[in-house]
Amino acid sequence: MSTQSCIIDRFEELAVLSEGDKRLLEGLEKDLRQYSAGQVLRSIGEKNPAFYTLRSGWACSVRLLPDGQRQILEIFVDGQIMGLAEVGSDQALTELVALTDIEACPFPADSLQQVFEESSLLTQLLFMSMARDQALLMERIMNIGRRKGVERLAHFLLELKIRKRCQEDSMELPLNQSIIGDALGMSSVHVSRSMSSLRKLGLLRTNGSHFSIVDMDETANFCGFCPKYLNARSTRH
Amino acid sequence: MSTQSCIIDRFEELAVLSEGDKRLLEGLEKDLRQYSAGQVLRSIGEKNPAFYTLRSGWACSVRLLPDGQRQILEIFVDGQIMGLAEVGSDQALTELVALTDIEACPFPADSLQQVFEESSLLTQLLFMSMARDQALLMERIMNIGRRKGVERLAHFLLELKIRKRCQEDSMELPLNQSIIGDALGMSSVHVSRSMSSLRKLGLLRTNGSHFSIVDMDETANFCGFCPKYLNARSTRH
DNA sequence: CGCCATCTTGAGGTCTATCAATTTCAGTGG
DNA sequence: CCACTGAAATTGATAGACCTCAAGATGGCG
Repeated sequence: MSTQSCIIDRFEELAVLSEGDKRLLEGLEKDLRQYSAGQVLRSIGEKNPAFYTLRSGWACSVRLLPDGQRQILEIFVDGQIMGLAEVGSDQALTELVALTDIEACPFPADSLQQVFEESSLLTQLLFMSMARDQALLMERIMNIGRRKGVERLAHFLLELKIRKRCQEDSMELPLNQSIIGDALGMSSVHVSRSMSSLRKLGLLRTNGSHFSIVDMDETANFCGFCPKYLNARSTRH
Repeated sequence: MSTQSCIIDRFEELAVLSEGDKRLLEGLEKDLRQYSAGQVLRSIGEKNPAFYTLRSGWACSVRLLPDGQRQILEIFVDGQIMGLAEVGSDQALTELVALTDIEACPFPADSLQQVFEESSLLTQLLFMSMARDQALLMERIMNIGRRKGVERLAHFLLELKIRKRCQEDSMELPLNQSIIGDALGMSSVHVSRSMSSLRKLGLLRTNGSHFSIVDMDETANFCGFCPKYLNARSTRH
């Protein structure tokens, strides 16, 4: 059975928490809130930005360009910490948006300071969380900078499947092609075409908002996917 | 006058360090080493990776694709901490390479643990350093994902000029066009063409390995550059 | 049934990669 | 002083990847 707190669950996979550590985390993470799809949790420029844990649903961090284009920087799934990197800065650089209805829990910015002072173990775990976020960003740079559309998309889907720890064949993807395009630096039209390419190649099957990857190894090979950067505890739970 | 330690210099711009903090840092950062251009400081897969401070010269973190293409993930200039995010993980995900002759100082991985335990101020500063790295990565994703070659290049040059705190008109750029291409996700040929486009537009002047941006504001406007993410202490020292 | 968002498909154009040839330029040695 | 060398930069031509616009198809939902 899981606790009330998704961050404790997540951290307990990585280390043994003392009762004091758990109390500290629980004290911080008690303000659970509901946000509906499309809602903005935190705007660009917000002063003294908080960070959030995401207990259920999907969210993302976004930036807008002057000409109206969007770039999605991170996709968040349940169990992740959102906006941790921006806590230290005086204002938020990205917008946090709910992509589905979500449950999330805001942490006031200065609670981080408290953790630093009271628990070096939790500090280390937060560091690791941030390091993983950074590894995801780097992998995305690889993806956008050096792979073509079809490969990019395949890589994206594989990453999400592993990050969601999805064991079943079929997985729900509650993101429309326009959002996928904004995440991968391509147009929604090209996402559509890349989808059908993958289908024609026999690597992908789709059904409404569900997809399944026919052969994980073959697809990983096709797009150069290597899960090491995800630091996954293992694919088979 | 500056101290022996570039990391102390850097941190002292952000906060007032106690004598204990300084001693702690000095104790860690005493193993200054020389590396020559092209040398690999740390390879992919290296176990229990260290991190480094860069006192002089240019370096980068790189990844190679199976087909031989390269993607440069980060460009480092003097004063930066390199590889901080990978300290927690069991193996290094990127290669650290000297782009010029450099002076750098390796920190053993477990020294981080010591900092966490002994100084919450230093912990916070390390967090901020990592957060800034992350902001750079996000801006690069914007750049690669949503801007075209000419704009990407202009943005890249502006960023470097500010990160180097260059006050003069002309700045040295010890990176060839092939490396710039690997950083921006484009071919070296296209870098060359983008360079001449910028020259023809009257935004850029080049002279050997030196460049100068004719009108910073106009160029910033041209490529959508906004220095906020650099968290610069100010452009005019 | 109609409405709306999303997805698909086609056509034409722009951006960028690749290949190859040429030029530039800083060394280097005669 | 000049020729030679090799790395880097430039330039042209061609092909491929991707975008944009626009029209149609699909599918959930009141």
